[in-house]
Amino acid sequence: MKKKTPSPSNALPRLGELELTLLKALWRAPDQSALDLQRGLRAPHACSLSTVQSTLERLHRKSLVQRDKQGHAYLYRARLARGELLGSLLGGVIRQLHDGSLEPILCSFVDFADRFDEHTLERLETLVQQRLEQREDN
Amino acid sequence: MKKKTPSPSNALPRLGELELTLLKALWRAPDQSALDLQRGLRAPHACSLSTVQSTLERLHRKSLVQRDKQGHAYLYRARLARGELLGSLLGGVIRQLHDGSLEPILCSFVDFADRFDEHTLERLETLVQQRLEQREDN
DNA sequence: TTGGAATACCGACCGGGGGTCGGTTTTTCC
DNA sequence: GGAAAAACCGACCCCCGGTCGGTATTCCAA
Repeated sequence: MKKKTPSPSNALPRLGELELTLLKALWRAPDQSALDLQRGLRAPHACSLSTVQSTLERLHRKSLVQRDKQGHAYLYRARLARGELLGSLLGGVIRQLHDGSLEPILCSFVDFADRFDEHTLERLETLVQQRLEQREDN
Repeated sequence: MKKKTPSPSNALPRLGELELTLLKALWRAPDQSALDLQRGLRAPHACSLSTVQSTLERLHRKSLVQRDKQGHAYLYRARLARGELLGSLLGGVIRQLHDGSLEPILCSFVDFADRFDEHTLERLETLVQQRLEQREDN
């Protein structure tokens, strides 16, 4: 019963299953055409070429893939490395729940790392240290 | 032109803006009624009591809030602490893009912390260290 | 040069989810 | 018992991801 534009605002791009699947395929092997990708889809994700194409079109609109025409077909590749996308998604989630202080977020993550397995926390420690040193160099 | 159930499968609960706003309000002060919450909404999120109620209903269906009737009104509170929800959302994102190794995830997070502001990385360092020491004590 | 295959492009539809209410029923409590 | 407060019901909107079929375009090879 209402329109009152609800949400232009903040949007972390929501990714569907097929979108993710295609991105993963492009990380595995860049510069694939729509047809390549469609052929590569297995059992649970199989769908028509058109579907793959429009999904790629959506990804392109969201600037998640780049494409260049090669002959008569587009070749696609991901614009962000897997880790970059991950970082941006994590950032999105964090920003959503952000409360002014980052403290709880850092705690949550340390917690997560500690719980994950025996070595993850040490690994995190190392990475943080490296980054701190690297900072001093500049 | 197609129905072919696409697969509900993996679902990390998607949260809308109002849902988030209400959750945050409940973290700030638990055991509020729908009316309390509606009254607490400020400028950009103001809406009718009905809207608040149905949003709470949705959150309840998703098991994100608990409620008990107190007199004639439900009192709501979040089922998960902020940090827990955060952890679960992070886990969801990570699982989606997970590739076998946690390494890129840790890197992404360190990256995120480093970029966020001048002090966050140091803060993270401190927390990791504390956690490591705390571990030795046990 | 032209025709057929490979592709892109266009528009349609479905289902689900978040948001938004108004109106009606139920509950409470005086 | 009756008024006020709250819950409940159902309707609607819009956006998005997924899904295609049909048509236009492009390209190469005969």
